[in-house]
Amino acid sequence: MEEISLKTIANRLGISISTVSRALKNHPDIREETKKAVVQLAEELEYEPNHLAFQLLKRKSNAIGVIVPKISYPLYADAISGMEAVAEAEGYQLLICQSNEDYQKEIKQINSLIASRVSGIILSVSAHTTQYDHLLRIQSRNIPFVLFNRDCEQITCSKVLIDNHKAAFEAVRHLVSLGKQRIAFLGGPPHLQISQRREQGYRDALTWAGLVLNEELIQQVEFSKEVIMETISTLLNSPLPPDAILTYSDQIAQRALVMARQRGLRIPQDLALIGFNDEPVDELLEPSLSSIRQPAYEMGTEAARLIFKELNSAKFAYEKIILESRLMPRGSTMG
Amino acid sequence: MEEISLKTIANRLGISISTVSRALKNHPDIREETKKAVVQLAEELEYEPNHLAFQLLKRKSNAIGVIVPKISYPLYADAISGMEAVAEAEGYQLLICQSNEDYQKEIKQINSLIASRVSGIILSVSAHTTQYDHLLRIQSRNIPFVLFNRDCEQITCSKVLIDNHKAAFEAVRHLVSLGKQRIAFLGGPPHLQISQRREQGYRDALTWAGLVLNEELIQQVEFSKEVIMETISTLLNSPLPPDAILTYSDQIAQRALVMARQRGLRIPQDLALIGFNDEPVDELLEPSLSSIRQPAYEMGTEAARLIFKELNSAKFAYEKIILESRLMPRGSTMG
DNA sequence: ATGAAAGCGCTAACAA
DNA sequence: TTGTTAGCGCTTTCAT
Repeated sequence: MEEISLKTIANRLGISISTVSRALKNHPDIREETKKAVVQLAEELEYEPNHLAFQLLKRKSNAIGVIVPKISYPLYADAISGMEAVAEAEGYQLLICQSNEDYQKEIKQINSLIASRVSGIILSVSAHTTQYDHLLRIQSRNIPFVLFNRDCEQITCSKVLIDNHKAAFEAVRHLVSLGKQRIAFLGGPPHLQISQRREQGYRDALTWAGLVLNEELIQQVEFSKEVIMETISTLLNSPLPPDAILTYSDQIAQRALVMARQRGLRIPQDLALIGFNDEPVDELLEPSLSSIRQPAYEMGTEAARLIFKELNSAKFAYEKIILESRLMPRGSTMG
Repeated sequence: MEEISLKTIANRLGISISTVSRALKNHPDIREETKKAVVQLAEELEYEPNHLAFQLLKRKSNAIGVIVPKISYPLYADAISGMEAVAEAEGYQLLICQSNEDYQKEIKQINSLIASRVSGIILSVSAHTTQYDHLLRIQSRNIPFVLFNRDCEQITCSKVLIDNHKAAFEAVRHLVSLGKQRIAFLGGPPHLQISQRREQGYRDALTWAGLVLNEELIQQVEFSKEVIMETISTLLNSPLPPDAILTYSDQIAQRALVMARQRGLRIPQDLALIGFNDEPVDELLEPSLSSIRQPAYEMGTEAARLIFKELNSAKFAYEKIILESRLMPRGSTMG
């Protein structure tokens, strides 16, 4: 029950290992006859080339490391599918890791990926990442590195993002066009720059619309169901509650929708809602949830493409790709 | 900007590679003085042992291959988190693949995992897997192999499952206890044995309850939104529509709930609904969706545990672990 | 206490 | 057209 290697085939056929190697790669120098024999025996023995040996020889693994906060978020699941498509075409595998929004885990995973000699790393920072030494370490080792979705402005590298400021701005403009005056913003984890960008877009849009900025209507929440519900509760209970809410994520908006419904608020007349990410369930809710769609799959393909571009070119300039997002208006804004 | 290897350190210190290797592993034979010098230089140069070389030597990678239909299904995302926890504790990495319900892709991924010399493979078959040669190939190579969630009865190996027959049976019993008489079953892809088991549980429960089995009320659907909607439509349009539906998955039940609501049916009075998987969004729907909860995370930990058990014991007997599922009654059955 | 050498499976430059 | 050899980075006998 031993492993089948080139040696096995060579011995069985009474030829040299290199001839077998060449035959299997369809090298032009090899006689057709020999080729046939080798290929046939290889199939018979179910020979599978040993990637490990090849990788050792080439001093790199054929794997791209991917670190995302959670693979179950539809955005990341879709992005990973996109990366997979590109990686597969290049003969690469994905080493997928979840940081679970944990900074320490993110560091450990990066170290592990470096030790595994991955050919590149694609990352969305965790909600609790505020220091970036571990990211610099990737770069100091000359490992191609791409940030996507969640940016770190302090890090200079290739990036695949959407224009979060613009997306939030346009969401607010939509709410304003519906006559909303007291528009709240429920932001994500405060350290996340993506959340800050969205908040700034929201602020600038209010100013643009000539509405007052009310700091009580601006809140940040971590990814805990309890915190989210409590914050929404406070907001809806306030003496002058909002007539619309833009949220950092669908997760928050969905919960707000349910809580507003339970309080007997009419959506969107009493309270309009817009989320981020356009998750599939948005259209199943009652009413359906308006949301900002991001090209998640394409983010994945672009990120992977940048890795390979960096991998294959001697001198490489960082690229920043900004993809288009789009507001999907549904029942929660269009009565 | 070259890679630091044992050789680099050995040359710099004027000693042999094997001495460096031993010093770094704290071998008792090595003089303290030498050890100190080696360790210090290694740290200074940020030496990282090359896993690839080690793995080649040991003829196996420290990775467990995982193949699931889709990582975005909450069940699989949770299971993967469970596997990750166990793998990390053992110093292993997960190589996560999605078959996307594609039989050919499943085959390719298995071949690729074998070529990568993974230490074990954990798998849930795709919806279109009807032949199992590729699974047998894993076993013929003596690679520890665990099936989870979606079983293949033809394959003898370690398994982590729930009792799908029982789960469906109890769901129907719940519907019967509510006075439902025309209970439909919307099964998953027909080839999936997990779907067949659930259907059998449904059938047996009807018989047990003394209700007539109406074949028109039993349908199978693939994972396409269009097919699902069409099938539900046909069911609801029939002259004698069902007063309850048990579905293979939440995905189907969620859609049925929305469609029934749009037709003005009262849920659960006119139509009760129960899905499978207890996805987080179930409780956000209006009404909330009753569903069967499976211990997804635990499925993952158990599956990984079985891999390591098989990996670490010379002679190993297959284990079949049946975990408990639980019906979560919500608004779609408990008016 | 340390070194030399073999070998894991593979590729590629060089020989024949 | 095929074989020989060296080497990728590491561990591990076997010498010294």
